[in-house]
Formats: sequence, C-alpha cells, structure tokens
Amino acid sequence: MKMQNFKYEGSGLNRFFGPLEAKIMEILWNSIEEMTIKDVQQKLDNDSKANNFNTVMTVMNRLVDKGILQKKALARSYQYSPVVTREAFMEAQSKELTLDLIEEFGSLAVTHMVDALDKVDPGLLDQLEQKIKEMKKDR
Amino acid sequence: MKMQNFKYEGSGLNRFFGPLEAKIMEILWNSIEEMTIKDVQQKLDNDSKANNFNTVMTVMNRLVDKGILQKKALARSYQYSPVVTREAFMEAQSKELTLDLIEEFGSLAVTHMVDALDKVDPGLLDQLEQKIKEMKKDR
DNA sequence: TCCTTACACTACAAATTGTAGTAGGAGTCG
DNA sequence: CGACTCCTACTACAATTTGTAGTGTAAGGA
Repeated sequence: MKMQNFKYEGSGLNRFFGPLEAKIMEILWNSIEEMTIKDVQQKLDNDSKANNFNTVMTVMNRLVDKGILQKKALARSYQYSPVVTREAFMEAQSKELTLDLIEEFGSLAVTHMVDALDKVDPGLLDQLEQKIKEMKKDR
Repeated sequence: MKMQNFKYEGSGLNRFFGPLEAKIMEILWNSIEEMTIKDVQQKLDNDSKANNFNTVMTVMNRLVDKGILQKKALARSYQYSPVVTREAFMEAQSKELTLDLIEEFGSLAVTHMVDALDKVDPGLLDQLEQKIKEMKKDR
C-alpha cells in the first residue's frame, strides 16, 4: 500500500487520494462494520447527489488493487474494509513524509519546523523539546 | 509558481517534476547563463541519448506556462532561465511542506521528527534544539 | 422460468507528462 | 533574388491517474 504523492492542495485524506476516493475512504474508516458497495453508495447519496453504483464500484475495486482496501466474498456480494486503520495509515504517512522531508531538505527543514510548529500550535514546541531530551538521554 | 505534489518516489527535483522536466531544471539551474532550447538539448544529449528538439521545446514551454521558467526573446530564438534560483525554490518547497506536514499531522509529526532527524543526521537534533531555544527566548 | 441484483468488463473524458511531426517565418548563403 | 537552414508554433498521440457510467452476465429468489 504505497502512496505516490502528498498533495499541496486540500487537506486530510484529499492530500493522498482523489476527491471521490477520499470520500469513500472517509466512509469506510468511519464505519465500524465492513461495508458493501451499496452501503457506501448510499452513504455517499446522503451527503450529496446520487453516485452511480458502478462508479463507486470501480473506484473501490481500484483501491483494492492498490492494496488500500480488501474485500471479502459474501453470498451475493463483497464486504469491503480498509487494510489498515485510519490511525495506522496516518501514522505511516506521517512517518514517511517526515523522513522524506528531512532527507530532502535537511537543515533547511529544521529551520522551517520551528516556525511552522509555532504557527500551528506553540504547544508542539514544548513537546518536541521534550522528545529531543529523551532521545539524547537514551544515548 | 505553485507546485502540486511532493512525490514519495525519487529524490531531489524528481520529487517535484517529471523525469525530463527535472533534468531540464537541473541543467538550467546549473548554468550561470540563460540558455536556449538548443543549449539545453545538447546538454541533455551529452548525458544520455538524443532528445528531439521539439520535445525539449514543448517541455520547456510548459514550464514557462507554469511560471517556473521565463523566456526572453533574442533575434532568432529565446533564452530561458528559471524564475527563481534553485535555493529559493528549495526554500519555498521546504517551507510549504513543513507547514503542511505539521498542519496535517501535528503531534504525530513531532514524534516522527526526532527519529527522522536522528536517523538522517543526529547533528540536526542539536540544531533544532538551539532553534527552539531562540524562538522561546524571543517571547 | 423469469426477474432482480451485484459484479465484471469495457469504455470514455480530463489532466499530466513525454514524445515528435509538420508548417511557417526569418535570416543566410550562393 | 532564390534556395536553404534554423527556430518556433501548432498539433497530435501515448501512457497514467481519476472520475464516470453503459452493457453484459451470472446467481439467487419469486
């Protein structure tokens, strides 16, 4: 389940998926149960205008092909569910991206981190400082 | 000059551009002088197999359309050059991505930063610690 | 048996990126 | 002046990604 891109535009799942893909993942991740295509399609209908069943199916099966969803055969249909939890997904993306960012920009990224942290949530600065201390202590 | 994606695959300019685009930007940024299409094409030829002149032209003009290159009319041709220096480009990407990363992942990213920094270059940890101190002092 | 339902297969559209042909205009050389 | 060369503009096609949806098919139920 290898993502390709991190998009500058959008937010949340839209950074990793197309708009419809994102809505579908959102629905699947919000559901406790596994869902059929029809389930997902109806959820989508609630939110906005009707989506063609086949459209939803195609996109969902593409997500299966990419290893993001898995499907389990029922009598007359399939039940779909994410391969990993949303938390695990976000965790993996965060890890990958953070590493890539530092590999790519190194010292430059460090400079920007402090500003960005301060801008988004100054509390994160303390958290980071704490983490660094712990890391150094363990050596 | 708004980038769309940060690619997980590849490294350097390939994270932002297609393969040929990246080679072309590499050449333009390595050149002190502005360059014509032919200049760039010949540089490309040195590196690998021949590239069609028109191919290089099309890609370069697309980069102009995107606001990444600019072209200046000469008597019989144009001279192309990047709109911003490589350093400014990297600076802007680093800033944008770092901010997006933190907006998107917040505390999660903070956790990964320390590990990533330690893995890539432990010296960056000290640098970061220093930066945090400075930031806090200024308040 | 016939119908409904869910899936499979297929196709098309727009955007992105790489590729390259053709045509035209402008300067050059004989 | 006329033929030639060179550079650009225009155009087009292919592959990939994502959204969209039609048609066919098979299985199960009435």
